[in-house]
Parts: sequence; structure tokens; C-alpha cells
Amino acid sequence: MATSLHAHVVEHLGSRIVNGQIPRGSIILAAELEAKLQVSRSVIREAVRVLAQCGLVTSTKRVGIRVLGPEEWNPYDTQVIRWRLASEQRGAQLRSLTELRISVEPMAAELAAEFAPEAMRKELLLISAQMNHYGRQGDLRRFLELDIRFHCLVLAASGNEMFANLATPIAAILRGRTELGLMPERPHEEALAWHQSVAESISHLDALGARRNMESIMRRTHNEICSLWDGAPRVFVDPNTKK
Amino acid sequence: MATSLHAHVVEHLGSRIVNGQIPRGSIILAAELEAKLQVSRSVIREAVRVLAQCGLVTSTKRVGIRVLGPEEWNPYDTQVIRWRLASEQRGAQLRSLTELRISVEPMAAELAAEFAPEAMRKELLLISAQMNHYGRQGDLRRFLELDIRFHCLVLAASGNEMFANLATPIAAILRGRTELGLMPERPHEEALAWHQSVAESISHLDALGARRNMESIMRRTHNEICSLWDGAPRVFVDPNTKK
DNA sequence: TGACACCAATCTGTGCAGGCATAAAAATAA
DNA sequence: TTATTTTTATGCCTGCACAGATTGGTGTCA
Repeated sequence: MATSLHAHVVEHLGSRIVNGQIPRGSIILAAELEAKLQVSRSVIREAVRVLAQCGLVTSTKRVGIRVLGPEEWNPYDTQVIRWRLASEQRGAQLRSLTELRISVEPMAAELAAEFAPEAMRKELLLISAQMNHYGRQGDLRRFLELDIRFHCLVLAASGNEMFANLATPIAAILRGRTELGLMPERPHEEALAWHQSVAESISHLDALGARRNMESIMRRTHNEICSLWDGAPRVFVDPNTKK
Repeated sequence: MATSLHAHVVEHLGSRIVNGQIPRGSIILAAELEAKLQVSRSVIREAVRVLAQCGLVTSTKRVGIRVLGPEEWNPYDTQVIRWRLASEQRGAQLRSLTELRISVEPMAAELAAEFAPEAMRKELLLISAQMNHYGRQGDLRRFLELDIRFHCLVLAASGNEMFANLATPIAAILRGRTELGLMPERPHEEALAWHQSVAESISHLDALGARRNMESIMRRTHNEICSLWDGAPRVFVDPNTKK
């Protein structure tokens, strides 16, 4: 048993709700769970509290534990993202995250050029140099890890904690992209050059240049992976009716 | 007692941790809480689970409940945002959210122009017309509510659930701005025109126009409220050392 | 003497079982 | 329809046993 009991219950219920095995509107009784999962009430209750925090369920007296629909799920919760990536909503989740990346990273580069501490600027230069090296060599494994470090570092160097916090899901996207074989055999020269230009612009406090070059990276990234989700339907929730 | 017991404990501890009354690294014992807050273990434990989910604490055997630092807090959790807005980090929180808005809303407008359902396009036109009306009249209360509906609807019309989910904190920003008297007596003509242009561009499926006009709104918005946080220090967390 | 590995005591969260209180849905009566 | 009672599942409390991490002591060896 790797982790705690209640974490298992969270995982069990959360993954099933997100992938649709337990549809929206279902009513679960704590007593049923107690019997089915062979755990005590306290474990169930703590798990339900956590799931309620992610917006997956609500628990009300006399009715039980009601499963909520996707509009209520917290799309920034790391567990919810993980579960969605492992479900049929994988495409929609990748699209949302990528669109968010495309929006945020150019701004992050701009802010990094303005505010990043010296050490981070230097590290970005170093990483981009290594990306050039291993990229030209065709060492995709090393390149991937450097790519992840690069983008996460730009996000952190923006000094915006909301940006920095996107590091984990963005790393997941980048890993997924190479695992799925969506990367070319060796990175394009342009892409290498853009990464280096971003690092140099940030080093030279050139906010506009940093933004422009990051935008170029984002455009190419988008083109490379948007095929993953052409099927996935978009979800429109009218904010008036929601609450 | 308005809400549930454990929600009170979450509120009590969460607000105190975020505003610094309980500093990073503090060790809290469940038994102490039980005595101090006069609630039972089960309540404490469920509250701690929720707080752990937000990244405010970790709970380990033999040591107790350890309070974590701001790098660990989930900056997208609505409660964390609320607590931060009510604390001395208010400026930093406003800045983060505004930078995120500036990044996201132009893209949201672009996507809305491409994908929004007809009903939402029409409603945007309606709202922008009403904004013109009440704006010119100087009815700031009505204007504020329309402004909120407008921006939240654009986010929803993007069909990106991560964008749509930013509605609540963005509404909080907009409300805060007028409550603090940062709005001019009556909205600028330019701002009214830009909102209308966004709505029209989206109606005409003009993605680029929607983006450009929304960018104009964002630029002005930023200039109007960036004075709120010139003091607040940026936080840079090296992603390598974090974990 | 001092460094290091090993073991036992202790402390605190984790999980279990069962009890009563309470709120809200459903059934019943007016 | 409206008001009242009944039903029932969660909310909350408590006592107990267990697991695992820290701490300190013990013994061995250099």
C-alpha cells in the first residue's frame, strides 16, 4: 500500500467520476462505499471532503453524495488534470492546457525580461545552449528534459506565482508530445534559434523581443499538436445559468 | 452556525496561515486544535485534509501538522485567492490575476470569434449595447455588473474550461476596482467602443479583430490598476530546487 | 574516547467501530 | 394546496488499536 488509505479512495472515486464510469447526478451513499471499498466511515468522509474540494461531488444531508458534472470540476486541480488526461477527455484537456500555455508563456517571457533575477537569466542561457547541443545531436531524451526546464524556468522567472504553478501540467504536455512521437526526429533549427533568442532577450532585458520569440515557439507548438484534439468538442457553460 | 463545522475550521486555519499569523514551518498538533477550537477529531481531520489539498499544510506521523510556505499554496484555489486578497498579499494577488487576465482574455476573445455558439454572440452584442447606455449615463453600479458579465461571457464563449473558470476571481478584481474608486466617473468612450468592437468582431467571426480590441481593453485596464501593487515584491521559486 | 550502527521507547497521525443529533426529503394529514 | 409527521443519511462525537517516524540509548569497533 503505497499511500494512505483515504488517498486510495480519492483516486478510486475521482478517476471513475472523471472518466464517466460514475455519471453526473449519481447518488452514492457513504454506507455503500464503506461496504464496497471495505474501509471505515472516517476514511470515506475525508475522501469525500477532498473530492468536494475539487468540485467532483457534493455531500448533503438526507440525500447522500451527489456526483457533479464537468462544469463544476476545478480544471486547475492537479488531480483533476491527471484524471482527465487519462480519460476520453484527454484531447479536450490537452487543448485547454495548450491554449493556456500559448496565452501565458509570451507574457511570462516578457515579465522575465523585466524582472527575473540574474541567476535565472544566466541559467536560461545555459539551458538554451545545451538545447542547441543535444538538439542538433538528435538526443531527444535530453532535449525533452531541457525543454521542460526551459519553459518552467521562464514561467518561474516571471515572478508570477500563478504562471509558475503551471509548470507541472505543462511538463506533462511536453512529455506527452514526445511520447506520442509528435516531435520531429530532431528539433527544427528555427525552434532552437527561437529558444536561444528568448533566453538572450531575457538576458538583455528586451521584453518585446522575449515575447515575440516566445510567440513564435508557441505558434509552432500549436501547429504540431493541435491534431491531437480536432475531434474533441468544446464546452460552453453560460455563466448566468451556472450560479 | 451558518455553515458546517469543519468549514469553519478550514476558514479559521486557512485565513490565519495565508495572512501570516501562523508562519511557515509551524507545527500544529491535532489535539491542540481540538481543545482550542472545541471541536472533535473528525472535524479537525477533515479540515486538515482540505487544507492539505490546497497545499497549506502537510500532516505527518509523529511530527504533526506542518504549515507550508507560499510556494506550496495552490494559487488557483478559490479559497486561497480569497484569503490572499484579504491579506497583505492583496497587491501581489491582484497583480498575478491581472497579468493572467491580460494573457488570457485576448486569446479567449479570439477563440470566441471562432467557436462561440450563436446565442452567446448575440448576448455579447446585447451586453455591450447596455454597457454603452449605462456607461454614458454614469450609472457605475449597473455598468460594473454588465462589465463583469461581458468578460465572463467572453471567457465562457471561448469553449476553454480553464479560461471559463477564471470568471470568479476576475469578477472579484472588477468589483474591487470600482469599490476602491479606481474607475473614472464615467467609463471612457474608448473603453466603451472597444467592448462593442469585441462583441461585433466575435459576432462577425473576426478572430483577429476580437483579439486586438480585447488587447486594447487589457492595456488600459492594466494602466488603471497597476498602481495598486507597485510595492509588492515578486516571488521567484527555482523549479529545480522546489522538488 | 569517539564514530557508527542498531534497537527500543515514545509520540502522533491513521484507521476502526459505534453512538447520538440533526436536517432535509418524502409521506401523510389537514 | 399547505402543514405536519416520519424517515433516513450525513454531521459530529468518542474510545480504542495500529503504524510509522523521531529520539535517545546501547553496544560494538576503531
